[in-house]
Amino acid sequence: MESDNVVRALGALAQEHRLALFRLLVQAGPEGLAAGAIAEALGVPASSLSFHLAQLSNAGLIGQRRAGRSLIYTADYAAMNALVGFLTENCCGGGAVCAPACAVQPQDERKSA
Amino acid sequence: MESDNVVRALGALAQEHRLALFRLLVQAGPEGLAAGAIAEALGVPASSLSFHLAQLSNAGLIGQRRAGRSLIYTADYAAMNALVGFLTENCCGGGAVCAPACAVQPQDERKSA
DNA sequence: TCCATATTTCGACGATTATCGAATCATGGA
DNA sequence: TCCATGATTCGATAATCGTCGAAATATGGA
Repeated sequence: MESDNVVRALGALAQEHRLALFRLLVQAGPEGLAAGAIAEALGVPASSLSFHLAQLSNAGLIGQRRAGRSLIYTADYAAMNALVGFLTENCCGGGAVCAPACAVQPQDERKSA
Repeated sequence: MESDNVVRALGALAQEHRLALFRLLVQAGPEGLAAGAIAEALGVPASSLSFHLAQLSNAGLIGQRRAGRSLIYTADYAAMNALVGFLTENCCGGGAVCAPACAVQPQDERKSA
């Protein structure tokens, strides 16, 4: 992920409603959520939500698929991880000084350890 | 880290110069860099840099200490990790479906494996 | 074909942000 | 004390962003 994309991704997440929206999708998993369901969950008018969805989509953080009349949105986990990786990259110039603080723990045992 | 702080932190990083600045400090390690050195490295006027430093500081992402006439800035690694943790929290609702994608690898062997 | 539902696009508004020169403040040395 | 240096604050300006109602666009069913 390049710097320019990272700025766009961070900008997309740097907004109350969009951050809540993205986390909602992250926690919803690969099945995703319909736009209408999101709007209701967040208490945001449909047109406002659509604007925010477009921002996140434009930043490459979420994907979209159609199911009947509904549009289902899903978090893009690869993009999320690339973003995180970019931030922590070359932490401390490779020195060991702050290594423990730099290391990010994997989530539980989920990775079928 | 609470949602409100996260939005501020993301907003602070969602800007070309500030993202470059933060990464510069992350890579510089605990010793940090003086404001002047940063301004030169980024090619940004002192007053503009000062504005950006204030944004990052206000977001809790960097710290400051004085050394003679210079002000030395350092990345706040704890804040960085809290931010990353917040984004990946409760990934996929705890399900195992996307676990491999959710897990973030620790940096190399630095952690004295 | 016609209608209802799901969602997006348009348009206008106020609010926030980035920029940078000039002025100000703080520190250290002569 | 006086000056030079390092850095921040002030002030004005242009640009971008968030909001939401109304209108437009898709899809599915009768």
